[in-house]
Amino acid sequence: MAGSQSIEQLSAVLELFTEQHGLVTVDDIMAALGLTRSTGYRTVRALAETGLIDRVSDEGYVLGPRILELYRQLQTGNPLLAVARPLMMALAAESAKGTAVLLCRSYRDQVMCLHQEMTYGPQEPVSYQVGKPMPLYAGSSSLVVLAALPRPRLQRLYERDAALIAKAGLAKSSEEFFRALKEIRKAGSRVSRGEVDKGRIGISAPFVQGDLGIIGCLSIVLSEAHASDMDISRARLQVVAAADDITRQLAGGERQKAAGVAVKRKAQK
Amino acid sequence: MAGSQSIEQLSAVLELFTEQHGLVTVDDIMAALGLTRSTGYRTVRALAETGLIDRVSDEGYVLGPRILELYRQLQTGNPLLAVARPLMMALAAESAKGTAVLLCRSYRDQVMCLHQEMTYGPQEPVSYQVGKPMPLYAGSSSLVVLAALPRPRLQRLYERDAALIAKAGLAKSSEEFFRALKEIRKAGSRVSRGEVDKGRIGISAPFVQGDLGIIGCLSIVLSEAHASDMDISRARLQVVAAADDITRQLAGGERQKAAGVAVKRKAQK
DNA sequence: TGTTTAAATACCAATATTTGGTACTGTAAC
DNA sequence: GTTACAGTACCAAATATTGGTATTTAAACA
Repeated sequence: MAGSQSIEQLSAVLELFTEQHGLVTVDDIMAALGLTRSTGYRTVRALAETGLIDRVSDEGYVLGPRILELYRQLQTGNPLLAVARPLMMALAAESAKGTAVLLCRSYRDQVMCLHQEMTYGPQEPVSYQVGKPMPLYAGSSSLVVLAALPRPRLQRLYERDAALIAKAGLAKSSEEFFRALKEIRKAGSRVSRGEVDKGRIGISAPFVQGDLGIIGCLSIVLSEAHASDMDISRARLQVVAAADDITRQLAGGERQKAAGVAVKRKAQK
Repeated sequence: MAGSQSIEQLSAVLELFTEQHGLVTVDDIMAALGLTRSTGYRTVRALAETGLIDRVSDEGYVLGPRILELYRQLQTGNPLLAVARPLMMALAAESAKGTAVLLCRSYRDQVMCLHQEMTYGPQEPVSYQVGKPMPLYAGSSSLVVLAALPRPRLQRLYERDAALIAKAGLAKSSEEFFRALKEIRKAGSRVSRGEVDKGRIGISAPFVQGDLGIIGCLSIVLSEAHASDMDISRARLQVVAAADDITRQLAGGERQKAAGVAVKRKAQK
């Protein structure tokens, strides 16, 4: 049961809920998926019973409380977060006011922030918000993740996004692109100033999750106004150490696998 | 497409991910839903493609990044949150350090916190965490929500949960139960001390969402050590005013409905 | 390096679920 | 009271899902 087609359909319903358009009517759903009345209502009712969507008066449906419940289960049950959170809290505790610590990962040719730890006190905004997919080609977080992706995937990305990549000021040719990424890879970390948010400095280092192609990074985001060069290089050391720690712990957590061999399977396709 | 049965199945898969057991194997899923190998793998693959679940090395699957994306869309698109958040921020801004402001609602015979605003500074813990279903029979938030539920539903709840209700010290008989709730309803707010978290005082007031049976509440949670009686009565006034404001704004937001008639349809079933 | 074991996928006819037309109900507007 | 409309019930026809088995792939082993 629950064949792949119905799951796709369900996913299509959930996709109708966007940031701008949070309220979806049954008619919207029927129209978008090409369903008849009966089927439309039935689908919506079934979804509402699971709590994934939620009826709001006569106007339509919004995403439901079950989403929050799942969110919480992800927060508590996800091994990456379990490993990363204490490290992030430690980093935040050692950092100056107005600093943000971010955990991001690759997600569908984009980068998504999974978790943030903020130091006390007022914060300048950070565009990388939890759950918001961000472009791959700007910002220290995106770039270290990008640089860590396997070559064939980068190839495809460049072919598709050459224009975007040029526009982001990252590279004007395929050669330049690969060279730039190679340098980031070699450096093992990346600092960018005001690339995404004016007045912010991002400092990021990558990690790998398990034998699979899940690539992520840890970032420290400083306020440009208050950060000295020494602060930046200190943050860089910290973030690299913490990211390596994540890689190690995630690999170590995989049961018996005592040997440090790792990474055999091909990453993504 | 996406018939109700497949949606149930999908929901059943998501239910396997719990706080304690965040990592689920394909075998777990096949066993839990009684699927054969082929179907099990297919289902899992389809779900992974939507991003709802996410493969973590060889060990199995965890809830995936799509959950975070949906979480964010709920945060930005949900009209209740849109209305409540500014009010909550205002309340938090006016409150003493260590205060938490909570938005909760009824959810499947439980109460779930949808959002929190904390004042700056260290916080004693609050059990009502976002996305965590809480029992209906203790704590000011739960009780004001409970008291606002329609009578027939209360009847069924009492029949089912008489033992729980007695154990929570709420009522030893059906009469006492309804009388206690009636008083809460009449008071329009509720204060409870250390009922859920030691050292915390909860102050809650209910609101209704639209013509439907969605009942929620706004709560201010103070630290028992620092709150004077005056602080408490001030908070009570604030929380009642803000909750009423939510009710009003949610009703007003429903287009033309200029008349203040409202609430015709029966609440839940 | 070659062999064994296990995990995961491809395939396709049988099956069970989904589907959509119409008819029906209750509620709100007129 | 009547009309319009959102939402549901029903059931035979159509379709997607299912589950054996065979096959592929990759890791573990010797």
